[in-house]
Amino acid sequence: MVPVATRDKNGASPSVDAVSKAIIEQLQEDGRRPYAAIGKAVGLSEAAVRQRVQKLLDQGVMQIVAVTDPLTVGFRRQAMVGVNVEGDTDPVAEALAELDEVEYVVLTAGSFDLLVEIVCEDDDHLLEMINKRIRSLPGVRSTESFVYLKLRKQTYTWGTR
Amino acid sequence: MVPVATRDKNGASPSVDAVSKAIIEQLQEDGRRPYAAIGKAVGLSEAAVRQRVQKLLDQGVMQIVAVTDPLTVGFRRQAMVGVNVEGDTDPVAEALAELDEVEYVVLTAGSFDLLVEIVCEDDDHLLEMINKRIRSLPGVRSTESFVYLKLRKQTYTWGTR
DNA sequence: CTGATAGCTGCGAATTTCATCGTGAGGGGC
DNA sequence: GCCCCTCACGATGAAATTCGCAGCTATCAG
Repeated sequence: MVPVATRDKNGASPSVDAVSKAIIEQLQEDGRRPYAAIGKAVGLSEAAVRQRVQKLLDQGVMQIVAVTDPLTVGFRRQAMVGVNVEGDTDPVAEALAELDEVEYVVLTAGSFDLLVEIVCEDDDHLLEMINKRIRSLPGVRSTESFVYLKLRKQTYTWGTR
Repeated sequence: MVPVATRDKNGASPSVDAVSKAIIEQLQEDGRRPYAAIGKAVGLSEAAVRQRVQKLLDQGVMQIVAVTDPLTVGFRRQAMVGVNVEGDTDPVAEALAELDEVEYVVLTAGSFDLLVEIVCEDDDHLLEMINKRIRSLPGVRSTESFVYLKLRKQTYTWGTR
């Protein structure tokens, strides 16, 4: 579950120096690349790379995972839902984050308070999510749905530029 | 770059059977899990797992990558941009997908034609992207931005339920 | 029946990972 | 200056994993 890195108390991000960024870039290209190959690329020994990677994982700065196009694994309907909330947005975000079908929750500035991405098996499932799980949450004032028609790009390679 | 699985001509997804889904679930928990451990979990030999994983990667069904919270690696501004298009949406989506700062492009049904997620270093960078790179694209009729305030959930574990 | 194909297992060799130890560069404290 | 402590790194050998390949079986078409 997880996600989202832990911050230290000043609100500053954990220190990620240039070398660690270079390591992250390597792993953004291929999450299974051997430590020795990464070391050669960034100028560190295998052991040093391994220790840094472990620390980045422990700190929650980075995760190494498989990602798929949901459509290919049987989820035929995806949608982004814009949500407007009455009062504090945090508890609503919290409640939404607990739903399995919800993959992504972000608090935003703009004409929606929250953006929520949901992944469903079919139209019935999607409809149920929106009506029964989202719109009926206390504090939710209104929602607007954007059903995905086609995914055109999906990358995880920030920093590789 | 890449992304998004290839489909066969009937529009059907490449076959991903239950065993491959189980393999994907294992790798969604830990992208570096050894093949032997995955094999034990799904009931296959190490070599068979390895062959299947390679095929899933080759087919583009799955990628194994490092993902980070952009904030921890120096990108302080993220936003979702809803775009409305004049005429065909495909060429606009294509043009947007080519921008480095654009991480996510999806064609949607609803009051936006496209949703685009962008990752920027700071406010100036964000402003430049929206005005100079997105709104000035031929075919873009209007945009609406949702600047991210806080990321609450981000998972990659579809199928693990 | 024959040949072709796809997917699996088993196995030995090559490579990678891992735990551990020794070293050297800071950073106080006195 | 000097000592001590910490931290990150490199080195090394043992253990674990990955890799390539050969062989087996089931399925399908002719």
